[in-house]
Amino acid sequence: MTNFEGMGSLTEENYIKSIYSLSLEAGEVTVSELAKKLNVKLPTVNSMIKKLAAKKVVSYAPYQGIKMTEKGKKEALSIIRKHRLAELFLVKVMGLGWEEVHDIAEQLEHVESERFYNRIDEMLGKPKVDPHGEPIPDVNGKIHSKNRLAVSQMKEGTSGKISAVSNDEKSFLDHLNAKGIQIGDLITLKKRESFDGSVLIITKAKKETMLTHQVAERIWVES
Amino acid sequence: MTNFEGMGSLTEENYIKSIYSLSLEAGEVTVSELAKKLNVKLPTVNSMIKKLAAKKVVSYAPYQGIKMTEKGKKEALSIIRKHRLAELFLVKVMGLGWEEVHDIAEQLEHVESERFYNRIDEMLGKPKVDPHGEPIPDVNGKIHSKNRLAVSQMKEGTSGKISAVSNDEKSFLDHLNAKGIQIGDLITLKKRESFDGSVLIITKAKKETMLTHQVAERIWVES
DNA sequence: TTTTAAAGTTAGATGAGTCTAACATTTAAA
DNA sequence: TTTAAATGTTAGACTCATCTAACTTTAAAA
Repeated sequence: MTNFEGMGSLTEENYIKSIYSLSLEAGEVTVSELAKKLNVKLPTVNSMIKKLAAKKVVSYAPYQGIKMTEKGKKEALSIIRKHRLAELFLVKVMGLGWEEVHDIAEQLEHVESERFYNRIDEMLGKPKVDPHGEPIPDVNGKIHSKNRLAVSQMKEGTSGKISAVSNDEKSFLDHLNAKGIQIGDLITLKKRESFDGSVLIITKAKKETMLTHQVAERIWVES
Repeated sequence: MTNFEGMGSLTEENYIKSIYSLSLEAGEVTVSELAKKLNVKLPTVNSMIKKLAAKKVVSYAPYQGIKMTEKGKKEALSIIRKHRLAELFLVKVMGLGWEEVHDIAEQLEHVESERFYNRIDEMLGKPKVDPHGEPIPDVNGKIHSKNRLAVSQMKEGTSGKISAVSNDEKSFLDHLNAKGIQIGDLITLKKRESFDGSVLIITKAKKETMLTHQVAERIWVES
């Protein structure tokens, strides 16, 4: 089965998505970061990067980092749009839980059909955020993102409404479900432990819960 | 009926689906029929058949035809179930036309998620037929199919209610749409031309329309 | 029944995406 | 500032799904 013009293979799409998300953290992406994220070896990434560079999706020079081009960003945002629309659709229309939609969306994001995604977009009322509070790029790849602050960065004694979590894997969301944490909840930061960065928060249900740094930096409040 | 363990690649799934549908016509499938259907050359089919035979999905001996095993049939029915559920979902829930769902379903049928398909099945009320009137296999691969008669086989002067069309490609369905033919319509066969097998029918809208043999043998009435 | 056409098979090549082993460069430590 | 560790690259091999070219078997025609 052939792929459409312009768009790459499934594998290429996965590289593009990963490069994009890593580049949000650091700007430049290294070959080893990418290899780790995609669960392949360094030479595999190396050869694929050359191919993507030839296609002008990334810019790259040996031993220098990998940088996305505008073309690459557009493709990445198109895939992310599809992924997030799919997740919201699975939750809102199909009644699945926010913790179980990631793996399905990971497959649906590769479906090639304007019609399919436009209908989803319409049915959901051209939504701005996915079930995890992450912004959904519009058809032109534009993201309307709000200012936000990681729980790990909140000042002691302050409160905030949870607006997003930046990880949609089941294990992470099961963890949040177990602690009764959801998008929209008002939480208060009671204490931060300086030696390990863990935080003690007071949840909506007035319960105290400890979050490790890795968890707290992936939960965001409006700011 | 599992999707995960022994399930093959996307390519294998497409072979299995094609072998199954060809075998419904003839029982035994030839290498060249399959090559034509999948749009690949003979040696490509030859080598893939060996692989599928090794996996006990088909039985095969050189120069003899290809025959599906029970295991192969089960896999085929699982894929067909997903394809038809997807088509009905796209029409009923997402409001797409019956002529535009095939290509999307062709992609969705490869989604691996029991959860996804069970929800679709539930939302649709465990449906028995897809938008083209074709039966949807249940989770165990069982098909509840009604007796039916091809329009090409109807006796002159008899009437029947259209129960299915056995081709879901856009070009074919656009053709039927243009003639105003839909599932559930009552039609009457006025005349059959013996030299080319074409038929003249009277549609629901009381209009006379000519159908070629190729079209008439793909439209079915209840019997 | 012999010959020819059609269908099927084998052998070997290709491109995509992956790997391991060996080598090169950059960065961090001693 | 030299050396060791980490990171990146090249070369060559493997699997999957495909191809073309050449050969074999079966079926159809003369």
